[in-house]
Amino acid sequence: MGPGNPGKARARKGGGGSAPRVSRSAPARPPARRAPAAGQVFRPAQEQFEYLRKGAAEIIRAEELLGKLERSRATGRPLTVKVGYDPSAPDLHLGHTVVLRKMKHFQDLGHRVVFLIGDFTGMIGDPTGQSKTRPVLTPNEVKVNAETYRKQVFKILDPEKTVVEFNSRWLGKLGAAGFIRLASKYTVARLLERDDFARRYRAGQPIGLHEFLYPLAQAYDSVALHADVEMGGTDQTFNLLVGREVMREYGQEPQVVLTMPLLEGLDGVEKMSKSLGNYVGINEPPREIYGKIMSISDELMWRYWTLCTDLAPADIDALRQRVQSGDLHPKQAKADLARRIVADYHGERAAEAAAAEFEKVFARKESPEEVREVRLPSGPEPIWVPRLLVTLGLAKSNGEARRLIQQGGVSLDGDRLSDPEREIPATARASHLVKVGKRHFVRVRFD
RNA sequence: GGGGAGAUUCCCGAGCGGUCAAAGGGAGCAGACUGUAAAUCUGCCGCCGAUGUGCUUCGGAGGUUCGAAUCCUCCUCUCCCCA
Repeated sequence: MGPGNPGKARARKGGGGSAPRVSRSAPARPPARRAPAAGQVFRPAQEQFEYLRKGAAEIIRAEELLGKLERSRATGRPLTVKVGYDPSAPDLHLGHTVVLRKMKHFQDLGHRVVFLIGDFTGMIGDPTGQSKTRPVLTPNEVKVNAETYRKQVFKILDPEKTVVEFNSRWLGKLGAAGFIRLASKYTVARLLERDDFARRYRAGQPIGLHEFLYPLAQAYDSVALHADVEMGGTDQTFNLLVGREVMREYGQEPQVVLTMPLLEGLDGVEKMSKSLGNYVGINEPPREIYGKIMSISDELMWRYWTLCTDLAPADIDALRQRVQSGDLHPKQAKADLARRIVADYHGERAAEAAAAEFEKVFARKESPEEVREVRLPSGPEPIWVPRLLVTLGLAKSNGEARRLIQQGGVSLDGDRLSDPEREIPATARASHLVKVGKRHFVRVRFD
């Protein structure tokens, strides 16, 4: 009983397409109050609701969402769905796509998504406990980052139904007095309910006063946008809820909060993040994405099926049944997953190629089709292999390179090296294939 | 404003004058086993063409000492208690 598949639910494939509409020149009044698209027809509220509920961690409150959907259908006015993004990390990974995918679902149903870049709140930095003061970005940096976002985000979102906004537009105008007024709408005790704050407070770790402003500013974004729904990862629950309270304080109908589960990173334990290095970037080469997906544990694979593909829950269950019964090898199921994910961001053809490549390199232990090639000047002096590895970026220091060799992790033209003192001549036109570990290949060529 | 505690290598966390490049755990890397899975086992895990009376690290700057992560002074940052 998977939810329906209204509209064209497939993610839009990269590249071309019309330029995204950007609201930089939008009028000062809230975009939410814009005239509804003429002739907008919505599906029955209950049906929409089922579709939106898929994969969601929590909907607060479900009946309010249903009500909003009903009203939207009755009035022909799409809901405004807001999601905030940090201006300084425009390198999207699979973790981000979980929410993006859900945003796309809203778009599939005809609703309006606001991709909000928190260029103002970026000055604060969401208090995550390990937060360090972030450098304040220049307007130009923000612009560049926003552009990078667009390039990536529209691999999933429909540009026609996406409004890109910047919260400095209203937060910047608020001023000290406005902020004090905003701050008066909430209490310290309530802010300390936030898990992260509570924990740090208890553990005797510092909490910057400005960090308290973050949830408030984010809440004010919802006021400014008249948001009907705000989404985020489950780690955002608190902030999103503050939005509800503050909207109420400003005399608005509170937004519905819809949270999506946090995707675990490749290690299967920590949430996916760039700083932990356990991520799959959507802009990575197909081969990398494919390989990384193949390296996740069998258990974790089901999480990825659920959160990173559009496959209906029932179909995923069926797949799992087949694996459990021995009908389907888990590696095969994982390969399908990897191929699908690559296809989402790079197209079917790239996915095919990545799969073929993977089999070639890892199952048949051959060298890959395309290898990063580095050219080095030739010379009469031979080059010491550890130094070569460092030059090629395959080791951080000579010492590390030595160790790699001693541990049998390095091979040259297919032969495993064992002597860390090994040198190779740097004769002109000579070319060697260097392999470190299981997956790092570089071809050196001496000019 | 007063009193107390603390800052150690990517993270947590021992060390409290030499035997400390610094215990232990985690992460990471390599190897074995595999399905480049997980689990497990083994090794490595500051730098240096290097097994050495070598170099740089224990918040920062000075000082005491033959010798300091360890002692003293000042500074910076953090936390707690009192006001």
